[in-house]
Amino acid sequence: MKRRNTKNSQEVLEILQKEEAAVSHEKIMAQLEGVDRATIYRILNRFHEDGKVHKIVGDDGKQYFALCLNCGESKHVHNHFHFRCVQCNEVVCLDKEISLQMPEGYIAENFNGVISGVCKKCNS
Amino acid sequence: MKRRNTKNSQEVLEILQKEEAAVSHEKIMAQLEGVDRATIYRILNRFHEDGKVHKIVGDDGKQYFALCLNCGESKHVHNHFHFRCVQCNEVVCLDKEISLQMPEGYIAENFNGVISGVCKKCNS
DNA sequence: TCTTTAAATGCAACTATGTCGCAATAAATG
DNA sequence: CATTTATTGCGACATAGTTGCATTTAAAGA
Ligand SMILES: [Mn+2]
Ligand SMILES: [Mn+2]
Ligand SMILES: [Zn+2]
Ligand SMILES: [Zn+2]
Repeated sequence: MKRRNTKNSQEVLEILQKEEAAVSHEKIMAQLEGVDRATIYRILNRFHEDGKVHKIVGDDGKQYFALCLNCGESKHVHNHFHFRCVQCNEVVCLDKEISLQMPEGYIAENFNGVISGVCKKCNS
Repeated sequence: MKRRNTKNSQEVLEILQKEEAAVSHEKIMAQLEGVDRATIYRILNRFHEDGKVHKIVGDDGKQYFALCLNCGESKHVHNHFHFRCVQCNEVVCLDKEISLQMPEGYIAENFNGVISGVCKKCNS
């Protein structure tokens, strides 16, 4: 299925590029008035299918999306934690890559590590 | 707020004790026909407030509850990953405790690490 | 044991997040 | 410009979880 370059998907991409944190659907909605809810979800899911973004599920149960920066086309890993601030709701990457030994017979497909708490800004 | 020892909360506790995996609301519902949805949620949340159980949020966005075993009353840590099988939906603890250095100024309050994939049973 | 108190429950309504079907719109290609 | 089909808007739907309120019931006391 060939992708088309639409105003909406461009704008969502720009938002993702501008933000260095991982972005929620809600936050994108707020910056794109007039664009339908479902459309934004579809754009984000398309990006994810295409390997353009990571999808993180927070410990609030919500989805957050972040541009893939260090991911090659073939190997696509983001074994790092994210920090979610319970006050300002920012979700940032914690750079350190985690290597985790799986028990015999278990096949890991997705890594989803989230630490929540209070971020530097909100703390000080 | 003093807790009361009711048939329902006893039964939920028994289910949590019997299962070694982390349990979803859905799974408890299935084993306790006749008990209201909301009641089960409330019991689980009470257990969590009281520090009896861990609450894990899966990368499916759902909540899973597991009895606290190695948690003291005061120090209450469960810095370990959970593995969620995308086929059988079991959520098990991966024993190894993770120690993670927080960046300067960040206060960690909750650890939520989930690896999803295919478990040993479903794999073989 | 009877009475009192408030925690726990059932039920319905509600919120929130995300998905889907379908007709209308609009990129891309020639 | 005409054709094709990916994308969109809209409404409906699904699922997970929460909340208000009247009723029930565990627990403490008389
Ligand atoms: Mn990636
Ligand atoms: Mn614990
Ligand atoms: Zn913050
Ligand atoms: Zn399995």
